[in-house]
Amino acid sequence: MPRVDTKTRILDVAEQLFAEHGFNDTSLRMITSAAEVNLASVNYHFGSKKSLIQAVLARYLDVFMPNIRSAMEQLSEAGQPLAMPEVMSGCVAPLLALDSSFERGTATFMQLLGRGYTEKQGHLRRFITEQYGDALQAFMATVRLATPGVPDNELFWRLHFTLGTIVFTMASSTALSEIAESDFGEKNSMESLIHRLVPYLAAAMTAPLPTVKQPSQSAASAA
Amino acid sequence: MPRVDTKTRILDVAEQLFAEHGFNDTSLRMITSAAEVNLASVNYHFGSKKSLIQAVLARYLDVFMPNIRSAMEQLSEAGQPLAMPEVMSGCVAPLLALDSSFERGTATFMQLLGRGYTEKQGHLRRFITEQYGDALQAFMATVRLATPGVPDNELFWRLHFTLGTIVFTMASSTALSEIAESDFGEKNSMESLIHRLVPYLAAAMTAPLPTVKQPSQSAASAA
DNA sequence: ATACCTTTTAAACACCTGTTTGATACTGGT
DNA sequence: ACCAGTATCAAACAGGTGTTTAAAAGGTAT
Repeated sequence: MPRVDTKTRILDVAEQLFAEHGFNDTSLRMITSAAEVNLASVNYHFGSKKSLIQAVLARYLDVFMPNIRSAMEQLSEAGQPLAMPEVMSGCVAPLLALDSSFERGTATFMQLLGRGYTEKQGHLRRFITEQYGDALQAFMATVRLATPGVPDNELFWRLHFTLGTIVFTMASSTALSEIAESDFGEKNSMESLIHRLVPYLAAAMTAPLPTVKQPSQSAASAA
Repeated sequence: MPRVDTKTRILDVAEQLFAEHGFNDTSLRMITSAAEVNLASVNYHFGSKKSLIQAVLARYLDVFMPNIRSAMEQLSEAGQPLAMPEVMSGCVAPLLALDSSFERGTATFMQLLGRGYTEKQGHLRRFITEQYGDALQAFMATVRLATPGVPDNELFWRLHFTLGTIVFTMASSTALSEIAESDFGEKNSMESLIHRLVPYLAAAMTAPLPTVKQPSQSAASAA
């Protein structure tokens, strides 16, 4: 008789393996054998592997998304001129708060997010935007306030650049931390990594606009 | 009778499919059927799928790496104070030069690099560092010159942040370009994307240092 | 034409994947 | 004690993977 629910047993093991190896490279047999449950129990309790992936992320998103939404709305409603570092700090707090709800919560969640973004998981993006769209919009609106003078299309790209940085860093954070530890003898927590990321990204988001290489001027003059 | 070598036929089709779907999600059967060659010919000509992946990248790296090496060494030997945007421009030129050697060369190469980095392909990283280590070191040395005041460990992380941004952006560039086109009506070439990236990353690399949140145990020497 | 080496081919190999089946055990309510 | 309803289990399923085999074909120089 297992000490806890088979269902949460599967979730606990799955989230750990997903974070470490990615979704595609974690087979159901890896999960069930590590969790010491029957292979069929995954399909019984969750229906499919896709649904299991969503369930693993939902445990975190249900905590994280409402938090970040209220944080963003609070920043927006303050009305005063908003700086990018403030917005990022507003994101960091809900992120680190996950550690009080889950063991190794922040690290695991960020790695899972990274996996979801780098691996082609169309259903995941749909699931997140449908389920937590309001929080995402609140975030985007706040960023918009903190980046005046940056055109919408430029902001679009910078947001994705930023997302790429975060997600990629988190997905490979364990490997990079090991290298950093052996090269510089520094032990990197997820928290210290985040604090390293904030000024880097804040500077990037508010960087001077690129010298316009748009086809508008060159195309007209040539012909 | 095929118009060209079966070997280069496989390479041409493989690089296209690898760039689009990633290495793991492109099966040998997808490649051979698209190239209209026999399944076994991949293993006959390349030995294994791993070697095929390496061969696909080697075609580009053999052109790109010497170029970027000489560009970096030229920048370093100039001796004068070096700014980060100059270094990045020095990288952009060899990148865009690929379009004269290959059809859609820049885009394909960057996407392949992205795939290699996001997907867990240990053999690829080994292959690149072993085969083109000299060019990589030249690059790192030049970056080091352009970022005075940034400690080694901080620079390590910023380089990986930057690499993550590039690689992630390129890997998902087609999808993002489509969104940008439908949302803003702008057509994005790989070149315009690169020029958008340069000021963003240059600002990030030279951002003010984070307020030290280092753990207490970090009594290591400030080299 | 013979011999020899290279290339192509269809088929099978062994293994892994997510999912389904049907039988068995357990559980709580009447 | 009986009988749902729930949960677990071993086994098989259908399909996909990279790789290997052994035979056939092609090309070339003697």
